[in-house]
Amino acid sequence: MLLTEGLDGGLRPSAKPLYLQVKYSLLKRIVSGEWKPGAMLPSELQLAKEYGLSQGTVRKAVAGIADDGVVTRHAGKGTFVSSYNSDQHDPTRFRRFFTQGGRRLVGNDAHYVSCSSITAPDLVAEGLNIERGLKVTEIIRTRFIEQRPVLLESIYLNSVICPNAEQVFSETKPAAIYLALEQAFQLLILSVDEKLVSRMPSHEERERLCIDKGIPVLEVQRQAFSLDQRQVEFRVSVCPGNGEICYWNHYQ
Amino acid sequence: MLLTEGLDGGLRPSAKPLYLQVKYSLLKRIVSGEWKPGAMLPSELQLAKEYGLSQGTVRKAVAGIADDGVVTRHAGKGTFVSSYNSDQHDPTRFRRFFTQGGRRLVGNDAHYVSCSSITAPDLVAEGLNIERGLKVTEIIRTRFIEQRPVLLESIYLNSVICPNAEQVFSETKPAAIYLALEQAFQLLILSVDEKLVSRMPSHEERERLCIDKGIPVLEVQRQAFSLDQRQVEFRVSVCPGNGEICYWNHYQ
DNA sequence: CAGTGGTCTAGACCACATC
DNA sequence: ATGTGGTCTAGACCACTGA
Repeated sequence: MLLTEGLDGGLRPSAKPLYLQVKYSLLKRIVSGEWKPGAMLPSELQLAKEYGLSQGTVRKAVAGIADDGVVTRHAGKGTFVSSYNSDQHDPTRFRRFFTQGGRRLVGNDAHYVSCSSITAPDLVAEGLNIERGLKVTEIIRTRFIEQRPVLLESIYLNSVICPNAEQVFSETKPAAIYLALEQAFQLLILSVDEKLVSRMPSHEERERLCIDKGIPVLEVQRQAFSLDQRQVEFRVSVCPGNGEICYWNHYQ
Repeated sequence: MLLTEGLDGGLRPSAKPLYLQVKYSLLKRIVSGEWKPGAMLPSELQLAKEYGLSQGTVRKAVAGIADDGVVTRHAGKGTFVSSYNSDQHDPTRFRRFFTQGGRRLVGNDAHYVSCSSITAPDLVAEGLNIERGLKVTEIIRTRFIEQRPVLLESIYLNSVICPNAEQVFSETKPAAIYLALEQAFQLLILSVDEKLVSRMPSHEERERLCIDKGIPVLEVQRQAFSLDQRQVEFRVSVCPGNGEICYWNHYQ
């Protein structure tokens, strides 16, 4: 099947570059579920034949979605849709909390405090970019370092995108939320937006995190975006400001 | 002048790819000062001739340093070494503090509190990765939003890399530190490493930032790296945790 | 106008993974 | 042995820039 006709190519002088059109075409096909997370894409030669283009042009398109983290490539093996359930997935990709000194990651195990369907409070509705008063799934968890609670997570999921998520999560209580979202709802989280503030903890937060009065907390508000750019998750993470844990960031 | 002989190419079977060798060769030449910030590199064809390679291979090398932010390219014009003093430089590149609501950037103007040469405290020596007891330049500044102080910056510069920086900065009191580092010391800052914690402010910080007792602060410790990966700057930024200002982060 | 980077092709060869 | 992605070449054409 030649797909070149669907592309905006050739005749018109200043159309978008072919490799970009192919890139977005491939993205669409992945979003549509044609290739699910973990599945192998056709080879460059096959895709080139399919689109009626040269291998080099298709290569540039695939390299683009690889840069975006949508697929990963392996010489000799092939090109695969990214998955949280694969060998080369980096579990620290969206985890920025480390110990101050040795930079040890906050433990992977999580204790589920609660898991229910609630009416979105204003902050959550804003964070998920939905109407006020809509239902959302709320998951509250704590995470530990050597049995000490160091992180309190409040996770909110858009119930339109993740129907009955409270059931899924309360039954399986998965440690990795994004892997669960991928497996239960075919949602691939690819980017996040975070906002950090310092504030005093509430009484409940002090209790859950076992922190003394007068100690502040670091709050991280995260919006997580899926492959198709939908706002799937809003998460508030709170960690004690006693110097044990901190948030690391590197960028250019 | 053919530079191919200097490359690890051709005969040995599993040498590094040529385009990577060219990339690092170009990086070296930029670090050495052969092309200063703002200067134009030779065209692809010239470089290809110089290295005795095809245009495509050199293109890939230049694209690599462009991805790293070392150079910027413009069709029809040429390839230029990145500079904080250029049209297309994004002044928000290393500035993550914005207002909570409208996401307005913290003002560009800064009030210089002090500027002197001091013996590095332990935290600073660690942050600059130098021996304890060495001299460093300390710059203390405050930044404002509508005349209200919202950010207290303590900036430390490695005196070996930036000799007599305290003079340079106390005389010109530049708003943009990295532009000044580029112009005074030919240092191009390309990446930073940051560590964020929540804590209570000191008495002095409370005064400088006009914050009430009981309000915590967000502290950002930054290590800044130059083109040649040297640790040039260590910076501690402190902002009040009253919800006015927060730290934004986006990543994949 | 000439020179720049950006796109696209067609083909060769390589290293690696799998059977 | 076959198929995969990765490198490299040589050349064509394009759009944009600035003299």
